[in-house]
Formats: sequence, structure tokens, C-alpha cells
Amino acid sequence: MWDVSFIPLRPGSLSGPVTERSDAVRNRERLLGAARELIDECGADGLTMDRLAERAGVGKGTVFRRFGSRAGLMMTLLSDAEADFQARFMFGPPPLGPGAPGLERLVAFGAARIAYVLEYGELARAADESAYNRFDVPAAVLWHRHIELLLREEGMDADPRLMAMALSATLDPERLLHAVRVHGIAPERLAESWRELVTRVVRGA
Amino acid sequence: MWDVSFIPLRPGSLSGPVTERSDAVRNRERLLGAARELIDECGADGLTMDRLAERAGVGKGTVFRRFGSRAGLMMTLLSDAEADFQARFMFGPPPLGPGAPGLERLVAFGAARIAYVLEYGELARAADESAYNRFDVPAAVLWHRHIELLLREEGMDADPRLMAMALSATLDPERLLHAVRVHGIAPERLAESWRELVTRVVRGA
DNA sequence: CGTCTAAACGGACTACGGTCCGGATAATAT
DNA sequence: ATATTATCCGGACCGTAGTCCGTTTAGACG
Repeated sequence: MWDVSFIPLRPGSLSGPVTERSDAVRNRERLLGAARELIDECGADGLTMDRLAERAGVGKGTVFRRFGSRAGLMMTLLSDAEADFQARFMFGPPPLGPGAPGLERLVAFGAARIAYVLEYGELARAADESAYNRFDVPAAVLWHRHIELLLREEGMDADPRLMAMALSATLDPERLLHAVRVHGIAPERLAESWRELVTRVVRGA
Repeated sequence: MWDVSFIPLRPGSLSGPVTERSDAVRNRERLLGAARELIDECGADGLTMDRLAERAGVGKGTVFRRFGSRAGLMMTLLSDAEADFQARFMFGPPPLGPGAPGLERLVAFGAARIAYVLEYGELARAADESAYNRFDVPAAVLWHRHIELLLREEGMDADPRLMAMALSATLDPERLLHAVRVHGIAPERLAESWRELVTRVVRGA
């Protein structure tokens, strides 16, 4: 059994010099701790980079050197949950993981993604605010490829890549959160609607 | 034939006092002219509210009083094209307008929307940056309702509202633009994929 | 222990969207 | 023409994300 390293949410987060200076390590941990505190107290939207720097007792430059941007920080905070989610749909038990038919895995994927968004939605939304490359973040590419793979497995004859793109759009955190929070749509109805959607798309093949 | 007033892209843009002071009219026109100039020269992303105010020879406060926000300005700039688009799918000739079967109208709607986004994409994206209520802007609600209506017409048995939501997500300007500009996907392939998608969704009923 | 250097630090600085309010002015009434 | 007032104007001001660069320091080497 080989090493199962997950796809990072944030590009480049695995690069850089192998050893990190001790003050860098200390500051990174201070910052992550302070960030979690602030999010507990004020919500993700209430976290500003200035306040974070102040709370962590660190200069503002340090915050940006560590995380690159606000979105990068949010991705880092999400990375544990994200790694867990990835492990579950790639290597976990069926129907989410391998072993079940493609269609069932697709249905389960949507349900799991909806649950994920409901739990970490604010963070996910904040992590997506990065303007231009939200769709090319490694984790997003992985979800996309996963959906595409399952579509192919089900014999999708239309362009599977574009179909996967269309289906991914449906699971966008901002939209899901909006449906639930603003329109008061029950998460189960969203999951049910996803089931209908993928079933029709796959069956139509 | 009654008055066919279009659904405004921007909420509240029809309210306010009936008569506008002459200096207000003059400044609004100066601002719209300057905005079009700046977008021609620097693209939509290169338009900042400060530069716009300066170019129009007007105070910054005036810009925000007129348009409320940067997104509001972009919506105003789009409103002609938007009104035209709305008129075409609501009252124009088939297959986009009434007279064709629901499925054909859906297919045509997607194609028209894709063409619209390709033409006015930058503006549309800038108009959507308004954070929280992009999905509840009147024009977006109208597209949504239109799709829902056509789905019902085709006898959609699953929740038509949520299905319409899923299909709308696919036509999101940001995603479409990203697919074309970054991934180099040909617009015709997007339209074809949309056709496959709605066909399967409707046929699966 | 002293020297050296690459890495990290910090906070002043910029650009931007958006707000506010004292002052100017167009429309109207007299 | 003058006075009145509701509307509009302008630009100083604020909070925020992100950058820059002179200064500090961890840690390796002699």
C-alpha cells in the first residue's frame, strides 16, 4: 500500500525549502490558532488580515508571506476537512468510494459534497473569493476529474469533460449556500435534486 | 399591444422621484460616456470608480449616488443588451421565443445565453461581483423562472425549481468565460453540451 | 564563540470600493 | 427678482487586501 498523499487545496503549498526556520514555524502556528479563534468569534467574514496579524502578534507581511492571500489562508484552514473528503471518495467504502456502480457513486458524491458545503460553507466561500483561478485549484480539478471518470464509467457518450463541468457547477458552494440560507431549501431536497439530475444525465446516454 | 417593459437588471432602478434635476441628468450621461470610454481603453477590469469620476469630471460621491456600486454601474451599462435578450426569449420568434416546443426553446435559450456571455462577458462578470445577491437580481430571477416554465411545459416531474437552479448554474458567466478563455473550449461545444444536458434532463421525465 | 548570509520579519504604503456630510444649486413659490 | 427648499454635488475619509523594502535573526560554518 503506497503513500496516499492528498491533492492540496492550495497550489504550491508543497513546494519551498525542505526545512523551515523555527520562527517561521512558530508564527505559522500562532496565525492558524488566531485565525480559528477569530472565525469562532466573528465568523469567516469577520476575519480581516489586519486583525489576524494583530491577534497573532505578528506583522501583516508575515500573514501574506505564509498564505499568499486571504483565500489561501481559508484553504489552509480547510485542508484537513478537504483531505478527509478526498480520501473518502477516492479510497473509502462504497457507495462514495470505489466498489459501487458509477451512478451510485455520483449520487453519493453529490450528497457528500452538499453536506461538506453545509458544514464548512462559509470557509469554502471565502476560499473561493480569489477571483480568477477558483476553478483551477487542484482540489477543484480533482472533483471535476472524479465526476468525469464516473461519467465515463457509465458509458457517457456526450463529451464527458463538459458534462462534468456542468454537473460541477451545480455543486458550487456559493450557489448551494445561497439556496439553503436565503431560499430556505432543505439540504435533502438539494441532494434529491442532484440524484434526479445525474440519473437523467447518465441514463440518457 | 400593451407596453412591454423589461425586467430591470438592477433592483430599484425604476424607483425614485419622477423628475430628475438637470445637473443630475447631465452627470449621469457624462458618467456613462466616460465609463464606455474607459472600458474601451482598459477593459472592464481596468475601470475604477476613482478614474471614472475623474474622467467624467465629477465627484466620487456622485458616481455612487447614481449607480450604488460598481456592480450597479456595470448592470446599467448592460441594460440595453439585457433588455434585448429578454425581449427575444419572451416575445421574439421561435425557437427562442414562444411557438416552439419547450425543449427546443431550452436549447435555444442556452445557445443565446452563451453567445450573450461571449459578447458581454467581462461586463457580466463585473456586474456579478456584488457579493451576496447576484442570484436574486431581477434579471437572474427571470431567467430562472423561464427555464422552470419550460421544464414544466415539458412535463418535468422532479422539482422543476431545483432543476432550473441546476441548469442555471451551468450558464454562469464566470464559468462559461473561464471555459472559453482559459481552457480554450469552443463556444459551439458548450452549446452542444448544453443541448445534451437539457435533452437528457427533459427526456428522463 | 564570532561571522556571515539567506530567510523571515514588520509595518508603512498603495489601490480600491464604499460612506458621509457640509456646501452648492436647480426648481419652485411668492 | 428674491426667498425657500429639496435635491444634488464633491472630495475627505474609512476599512480592507495586498505590496515593498529596510531591518532583524536563525542557523550553518569556521
